[in-house]
Parts: sequence; structure tokens; C-alpha cells
Amino acid sequence: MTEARFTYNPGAIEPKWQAYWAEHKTFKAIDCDYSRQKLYVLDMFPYPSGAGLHVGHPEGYTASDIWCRYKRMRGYNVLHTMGWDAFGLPAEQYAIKTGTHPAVTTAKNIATFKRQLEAFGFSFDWDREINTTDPKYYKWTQWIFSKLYEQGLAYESEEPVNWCPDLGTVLANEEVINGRSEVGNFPVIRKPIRQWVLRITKYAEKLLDGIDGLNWPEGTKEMQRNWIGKSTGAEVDFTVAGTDTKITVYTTRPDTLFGATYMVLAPEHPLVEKITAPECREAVEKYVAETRTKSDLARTEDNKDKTGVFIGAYAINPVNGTKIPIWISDYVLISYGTGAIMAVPAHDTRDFEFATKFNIPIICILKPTEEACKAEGVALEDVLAGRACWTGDGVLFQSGNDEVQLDGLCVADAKKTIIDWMHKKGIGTPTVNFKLRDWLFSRQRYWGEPFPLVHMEDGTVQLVPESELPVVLPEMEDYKPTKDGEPPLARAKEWLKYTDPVTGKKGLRETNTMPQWAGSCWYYLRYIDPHNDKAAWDPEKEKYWMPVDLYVGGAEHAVLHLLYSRFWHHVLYDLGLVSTPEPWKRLVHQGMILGISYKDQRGVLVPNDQVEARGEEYFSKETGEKLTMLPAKMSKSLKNVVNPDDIIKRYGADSFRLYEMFMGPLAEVKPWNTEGVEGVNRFLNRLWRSLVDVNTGNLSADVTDDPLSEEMERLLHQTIKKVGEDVESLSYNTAISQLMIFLNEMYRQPKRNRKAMETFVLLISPMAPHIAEELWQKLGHAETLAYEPWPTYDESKLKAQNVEILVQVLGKPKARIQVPVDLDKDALCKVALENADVQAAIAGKTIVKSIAVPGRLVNFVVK
RNA sequence: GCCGGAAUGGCGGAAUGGCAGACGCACUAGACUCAAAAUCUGGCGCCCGUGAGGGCGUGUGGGUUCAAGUCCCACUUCCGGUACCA
Repeated sequence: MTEARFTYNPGAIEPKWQAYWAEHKTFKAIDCDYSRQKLYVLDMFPYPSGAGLHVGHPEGYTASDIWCRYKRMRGYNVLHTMGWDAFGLPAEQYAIKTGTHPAVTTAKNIATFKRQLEAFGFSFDWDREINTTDPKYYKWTQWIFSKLYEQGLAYESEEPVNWCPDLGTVLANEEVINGRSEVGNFPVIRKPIRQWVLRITKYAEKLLDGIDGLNWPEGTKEMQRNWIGKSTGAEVDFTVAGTDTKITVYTTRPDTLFGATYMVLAPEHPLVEKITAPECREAVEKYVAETRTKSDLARTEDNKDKTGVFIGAYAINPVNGTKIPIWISDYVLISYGTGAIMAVPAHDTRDFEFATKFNIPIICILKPTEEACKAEGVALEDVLAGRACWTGDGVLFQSGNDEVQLDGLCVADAKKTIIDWMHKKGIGTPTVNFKLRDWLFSRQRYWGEPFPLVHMEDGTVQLVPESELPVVLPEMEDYKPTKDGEPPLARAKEWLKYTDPVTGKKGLRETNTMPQWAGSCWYYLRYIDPHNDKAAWDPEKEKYWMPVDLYVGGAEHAVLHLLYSRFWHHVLYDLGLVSTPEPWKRLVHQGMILGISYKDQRGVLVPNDQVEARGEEYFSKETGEKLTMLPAKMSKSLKNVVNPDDIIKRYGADSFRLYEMFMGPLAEVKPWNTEGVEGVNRFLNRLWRSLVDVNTGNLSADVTDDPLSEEMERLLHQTIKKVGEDVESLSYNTAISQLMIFLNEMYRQPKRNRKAMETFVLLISPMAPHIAEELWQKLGHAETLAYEPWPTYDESKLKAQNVEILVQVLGKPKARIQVPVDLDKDALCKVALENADVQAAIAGKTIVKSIAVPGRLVNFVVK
């Protein structure tokens, strides 16, 4: 027996083809090739962490790669690239610990990521690789910042940060656990410090309007809308009783003004100090002080139990002259609206909770219908008596004065009426508010883009001129903040000094750096023209490639990255620097891939290295307790992370790619199961054996030009159709099923038709490109198949002459009959009635109705 | 709480309102083999039945329809996001 020496060996053929593609620049995107339709397919670029790639990364990258390869075969000029979002905290923390420069760590991590990604055979145009930490790249990040600054969209402000006095440093939210520092477990407080802020709120309306035209998941669009949070209402002026001080409140429910029973100011509201009564001063000051030291987290933890203090002053309700007490409470935020509200406990749940706790009157002025109450599960009498809160629609009562009457109106009409009246009287104005807040854009870190800004000795701030960009990060010995809490760059004494080349004025450079978002806000524009050192991008190339036709990335970026980046793009559009108002036409999220994990009786997850398998059951090594298996997020601590390198080594990249696409719908959350990789690996082995003589390595003698049987030809055309349609809609899982069905049938045939197998190789090539190229070569082709035309099908060959029809009587299957495929409804019923089993089933009954669905079934309704 | 998504065999999943469970995994029987692996052929929702066959079945309860996993109403559970936005 001779050993088969030419079995499917991905370890040999995959590097071979990767080298071929690299050498021939097979996937080079051609700028401004107007002879072909362009297609820009973008992946969210990774942060190159020290841990390397995990199985979640290649899911989205494979999905977009298949799309690109497919579209190239359809004749498109495809731009598909990769790069590194490489600024960030871990490299800096590593530098503080070890003294290794973040750039060194970053370069090492990028090398690992690149090696891992190349092993997948993604069809990136690697000549366009970018790195956000490269001064040649961040020169242009700084340049865009300059544009924003020139537009008045960047300003300095005192903004609160997580400040750890013991560490003498600012912490990111993820470095703060339960109000204490992750490192050292020291207390963390909120402290205002000077920061740069971007005026994204100026674009709130545009960002909101732009959402409608996007081909994005509806859920993601909805989340962006909610985040922007547009609300319409009115600002209303209340007078502080006995003074002429005015307090302006913002309300979306001016219709309920007659039900206001108290007012609340944010503890930080500037009027608090001015109007607090002397006898309340002590309690008020104590409450204000407590609020100030509370971190956001502490504030949210208490949010179920309302707190507050009466400040001893009263306000006059401008619609009815009622005197209502003024309180302060941290449920009113200084940053939203006017930092002051009128409270209508009968018709707002938060006000209701507060009023109930502090025994403030609750006055109902809105009567819902009985049905509405029933639907919500509350009693109408409770609503009317102020024992329950009603926030829905209803009919107003007890709401009017000598000049304006709301009684009998519904909420919408009452709003309109009262706003008109207040506007005329000069006590209120219709107002639009957004939840969206300006974007805190500076970090007190080293490893980020320096701002191109200088604080001059005369107190002014000026931009570094474009000719002096990039402002390069200085080399440093120590990456820690200074003793007095200044950012690390304050240590670079020489670097700080700046002299204006024209005026000779002196100043010091800005020591804050930009957040990681900055580089990722515009990277898709740099891919278009990555080596341009005269401009961020060439306008003609931008016009050719933009917008991005397909953007693939995780749903965790549904709000922040996607919104920040849209904001920059809108600004660039308004400046005439880009040609489209929105950057991404179509967006798809890949679902998370979960790992296998185990939980104990209490539901606590146990790390995989502490699990012992006994047959089909699992037990804890430590306690001996029985465990149950379940899918859970992959994490280092659970030791359930799957390393792609191991999978590629065992099965090859094609099997990996195929498996991740076969697992289920792209957008769903799916559990990883390595046994599933064996399944698709078997399929590829079968494909190999169906074409290759494993003893010689040559094309198998079973591959001939003998014509296909009619059934096989039909299946071939059905497969071309199904695979094409499924790939088009990114339904790769069902496309792969269809390929399996075809190959299973073909494999049973004694001879395999060469043309049909060539077609099959082309169909599978976007998903399993290495084996496809190798087989394509064995089939006698000298060139890559990457630009072969995508196979077409013949509509007339999709259907058989005869088709099986199910005949039901009263919905129960009674017979199956063979009929010509084009039989119409009447003929179908007639044929069905001739069947003996059908006749037996309807014997003695009358047919009331006959339903015939050509190609599928007939159903007789009898009595 | 609110917003978004989901629920189908032992598992991942498939199904323009038209025969639920395609395809794959696991399991299982057989072939090949001295044996094993690999490969090939078959079986495989659950219950009753030796069998032919029958009954039940897409989270739960209702409804629409000749026909519902799919449409409508009410709920349950799970996952993700978010945190008092007046």
C-alpha cells in the first residue's frame, strides 16, 4: 500500500497563495479607475493589543473579505484595507511599569496582529496600511483638529474628571471600580480640571437628520437617535417669591403647569446660594458638598432613593400665581436644560417618587380614559386622587386662568395653547433640547496625539501653523503625570517651549493629548490616499471612493465611535473637504462569538482550567460540585479564549473562515465549537479529493468532459443562483449549506464534469480562497481566479419537468402526486381529485373550498 | 425602569403564510480494516406501538386563516445597551 502523499494540506497551499497575492499585488485598489464601478468596503480597524487576535476579530473581517472577493468577480474596483488604531492606555501603562517606549510595544503588537491577519488570506491592499500613531498619520489628525478649532468647534472648559489624590492622576472610567482606583484601591473623586471640549452639540440636528437616509441596522439608528435625544418643550420663567429674581425651568410638559407643586434646582445651580433662606443654609451647604464629592457612579447607585433639601424659598407659578417650595436634589442635572425643573408629581414618575418621600402635595390635572388606565394596570380613582402617577395622554382639568383655558384639551393641544399664551405674555419660550453633550476631547496622557496648540505668554491660545505639523510627541524618560497632577507632557521642558516664527512671541505647548477616538474618526479617509504628504487626501480620489459602501464592525461602537466620526465628517463636508454628507452608506454588525464556559449551582462561572470532565458531566476540581456547560463571553479570567493561531495550524485558514461564516447569521451572537470546524474541514477535504488524485497530486481521472445528468445540471444552476443571492445579502451560512448540498451530490457521481467543478471552485472561492486558487490551478489555469467572472445561471434550467405536490384534506396530508411543473390551479385540483387516497378521504363529503398553490400543494376543505 | 434583539431536536442552525427540523456537529448501525484512524453507506424531534401505524411538537396563553415557527393581542425568560435628560 502506498501512502497518499497529496492529500489536502492547507499548511502548504495557504502560504503559497498568500505569497502569490502579495507578489502579484492581486488586490491592489486602482485610484480613479472610471472604467469600473468602485466599491469601498471597510472593517473597523483593530486596537493591536498585546494579547493578539482573538476569534472575534476574523468574523467581521471574513464577512467583508468574502463580499470584496465576490464583488471583484462581479467587475468592481474594490478598496479594502487594514490599519491600526494604536494609541491607547495599555501601551502607556506598560511603559510606566517597564520604561519601554509605547511606540516599541505598539510596533511589536502590530507585527503580531499583522502576521496573524495575513494567515487568514484577507484580500487587503496592504500597500495602504495605516497606523494612527505614525506622525505621518497624526499630522493630519492634528490638521483636522485645526479645522475644527478654526470653526469655533473646540473650546476650553473646566470639566470634572476621575481624580485620584493618592495616585496624583486622572483615571479613565474603566480604571475606577466602585469609586476606588483599580490600582491600589484608593478613593477617587470628581475634580474639575481644564479640558478641551468639542462642540458636537452644534451638529445635533444635522446628526439626527442624517440618520434617516442610512442603510444601517434599525436598532443602531434608534440608539443614535436616543443618544442625541431631541426633545421639544418650553422654557418658563418663575419668580422667586418676595424678590425679582427669575428662575428659568425647562419642561417638555408645559401642559401640566397647573399641576406643579414644587420646584427643584440642581445642587450646583448658581442661584442656590443666593436664594437659600438663612435657617436652611447649613443643611443646603451640607447637601451641596455631598453631591460634589460623589462620583457619577455613587450618584447612580443611590438613584432609586430620592434625596433632597428644601432651601426655604418659594417660587411663583406664572400661570396661576401659586406659591411653591423650592428644593435642591441631585436628580436634577446641572448639565441638562436649565438645571432647574418645575415638578409635577401627578404626571412625572421621578417627581412622584420625590413628592411621596417628602410629603409634597400631588395634584392631578389630567384625566385618562378608563381603558387607558386598565391597559396600564392602574385605577382611575388613584390617578385622580394623586395616589398614582399618570404620564400618558388624557383630558386636562383645573387648568386655566382668566386669560387661558386648557380644560377639556388633550395633551398635544394643551401644550400648543399654553406655549402660545406664555410666548405672547413673555413668560415662556418654545425650546428644543438635546441630551447630547459636548465631547470631552482631551486626556492627561502621553500616548496620544499632541494638540497643535500653544498657550502664549499674553494669555492667548494659538494654533501651530500647518507648515509646522506634525507636532511630534517628545521622547521621554518618565511617562507618569507630574507631582502636581499636570499631564506627562509637562515633563518635556524643552519640547514645551514655543516661539512664533513670524511674531517672535513665546508660549508653551498644550500638554493634554487627544483621546483614542481622534485617530479612528477619519481613518477611512486616509486609506483613500495613505501616502500623501501634501494633503490628508486628494479631493479627486476622495470623490472617487467615498462614501464607504459597506462598513462592518461590532455593535459595541453603535453610539460613540459612529457618532463622533459622523460629526467630524459633517464638519469636513460643511468645509467642502469631503464630497458626501455621511461617511458610511451601509453598516453591518457582526455578532459576538462566545466561548464555552461552566457555571456552578449558584450560577457563578468557573474558569475552564478548574473544570474536570467525567464522561458527559462536568465537575469543579476545587469543590467537586457538579457544573453545567453554557456559552459565555470569552475572557482571560474564564480561560475560555480560543486562539486563532491554534485553529489555523490544525485546520487551515479556509476551514476557519468557512466555519465562522457557517455558524449562523452574521449579526447573531454565536457560541464557538471547535468540533464544528472539523465539519467544514471534512467538506474541504472532500472537495479536494473530488478533484485531486491524492497519489499523484494531479487532477483526478474522474474529472472528465462527460455531460452532466439533467438532475446535476439543475442542481448546479440552483446552486449558482442560491449562492449568488445569499452572498449578496451576506447570508453566508445558507450559501455554504448549498455548496455542501451540491458537493455531496457531485461526490456520489462516478465522473465529475470539469466545467461544473470549475464553476463550483469559483463559487466557493470568496469564502475559501486558498483551496480554490490551488484547485483552479490544477484545473489548468495559469492566473489567479480573483478576477474571473462570477458564474451565471440559466433560468430555464432551474426547474424540473415534474414536481411533487402534496394533497391535503382539511389540512391533513393525504397524498403526494407527480404533476408537470407548469400546471395551473384548476388543472392541479382536477388531477388531485383523481387520486385514490384523496377520493377515499373525501368520500361522502362535499368540497366547500379548494386551494391550490402551484408547485406546492392542494388543500380541499370538506364538510 | 427604559431602549434594542432573541427564544425551533442533545448542540449550532434552516424554512417568499404552504410537507418544521435543510446543512453541519454529536450520537448510532453497517461497509472497508488484523485493528484503529480516515473514508463510504444508512439511521437520528418526542411519546405510544413488535409492527403497520397513531398522537404530540417551533418559550407560554389567546386570536386571524383552508393553512401559522412565520401575521395580530397579552405575557414569560434570556442576551446586549443605557442610567433620574424634566
